[in-house]
Amino acid sequence: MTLRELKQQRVREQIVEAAFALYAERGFDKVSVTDIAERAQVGRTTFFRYFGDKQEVLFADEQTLVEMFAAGSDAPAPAPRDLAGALLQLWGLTYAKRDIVLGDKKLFPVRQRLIATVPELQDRSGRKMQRIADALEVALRGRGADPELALLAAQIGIACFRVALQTAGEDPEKVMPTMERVVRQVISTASPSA
Amino acid sequence: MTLRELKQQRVREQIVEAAFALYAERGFDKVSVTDIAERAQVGRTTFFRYFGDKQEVLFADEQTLVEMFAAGSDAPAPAPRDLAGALLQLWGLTYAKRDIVLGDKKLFPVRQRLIATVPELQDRSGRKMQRIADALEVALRGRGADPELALLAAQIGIACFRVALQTAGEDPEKVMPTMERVVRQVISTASPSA
DNA sequence: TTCCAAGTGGTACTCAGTACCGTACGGGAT
DNA sequence: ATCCCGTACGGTACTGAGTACCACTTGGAA
Repeated sequence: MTLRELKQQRVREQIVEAAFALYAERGFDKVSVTDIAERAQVGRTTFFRYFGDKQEVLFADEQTLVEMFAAGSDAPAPAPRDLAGALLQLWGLTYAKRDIVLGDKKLFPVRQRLIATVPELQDRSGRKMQRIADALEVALRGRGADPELALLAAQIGIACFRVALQTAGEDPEKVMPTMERVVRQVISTASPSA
Repeated sequence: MTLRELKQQRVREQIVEAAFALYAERGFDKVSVTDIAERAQVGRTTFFRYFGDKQEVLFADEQTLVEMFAAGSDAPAPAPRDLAGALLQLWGLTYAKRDIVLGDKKLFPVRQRLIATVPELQDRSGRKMQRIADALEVALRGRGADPELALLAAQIGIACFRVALQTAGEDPEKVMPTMERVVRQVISTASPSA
């Protein structure tokens, strides 16, 4: 890795760190981009070169997650017809690698608290989910699932993830186990009459 | 209805109409609040008295939808244990009444096109879904569903709705039938192995 | 060392959203 | 019909997000 790239990575981390700290201290809308730039020792302009807006800093891990699912679709499938199994396996593969925020015991609760209190962040979090759903759909299709089913399964996977996040609270360790439990619950209760 | 309320309703409609027209003509971010206010023959300040922000005009029907679900929970439940049935029935009750935008053949496609192209609007649309999910959850619990299951079922209901919207395209007439088809598909395919 | 490309940060601008205030008007009182 | 009060209106002014532009610096290759 060249010196240039190293510097950039450092700047990126400084900004994320500064933003999370300030958001946690004062709340999302009591922090201006200028504040973040100052604490991160960068120009205001530079902030916007690294992150599209004030919110994006919090979701810096989105791209990573999406790529992980994409990579996961190359992994050998255990039971190609079992959608729930494939979904859980993909999730497990991705989750094991950990992403920046989700893997960080400090950052994760801060973000969850912020999302819980700020409507715009709920919106934004939803977009992230949607992008993950898209990646998931592609991954499932890559594993030979029926296209229409893949779309549906991906959306349901996200629905489970939402429930898991809501149930797990602020502990990132609990998310994956809860996710697994919820998926199994879906499978067993979806058709009580059918 | 008093004269005052009549005027307010008229102003509200003027703003919605102006906004949809301008958004359709120029695209969401090429339209300023001032533009909308001018075409609607109101002051800029007044716009913000009726709608919290530029996006909210597009989702003016959110509150109505939520209230419809709330009202629907009072209706007699056909098969209290059949979650899928309850979900479909609630949806049918709500959909039959029609909301402002969803029921309007003109407005619906415009909104769908805008949402498809503008990321922030996707976010916002997601929030609407989430609020509907919340209302749905409450409604399901009101019908005697297990609380944890109600949360899950509501989320899955929304997942189906997303799929239905995506599949139905721009024709509001197709949404409900597609929704029904998708829900049935979930029931029949969720557990191929179980 | 020299030169080019890429990153930086400052200035200046537009526009969203909020606060405040004087004015106008609907609606209930006499 | 008139008066009065509360509410809605619209204008002014402000903060802060996000963008465009530009001059300056610096890493890296020749």
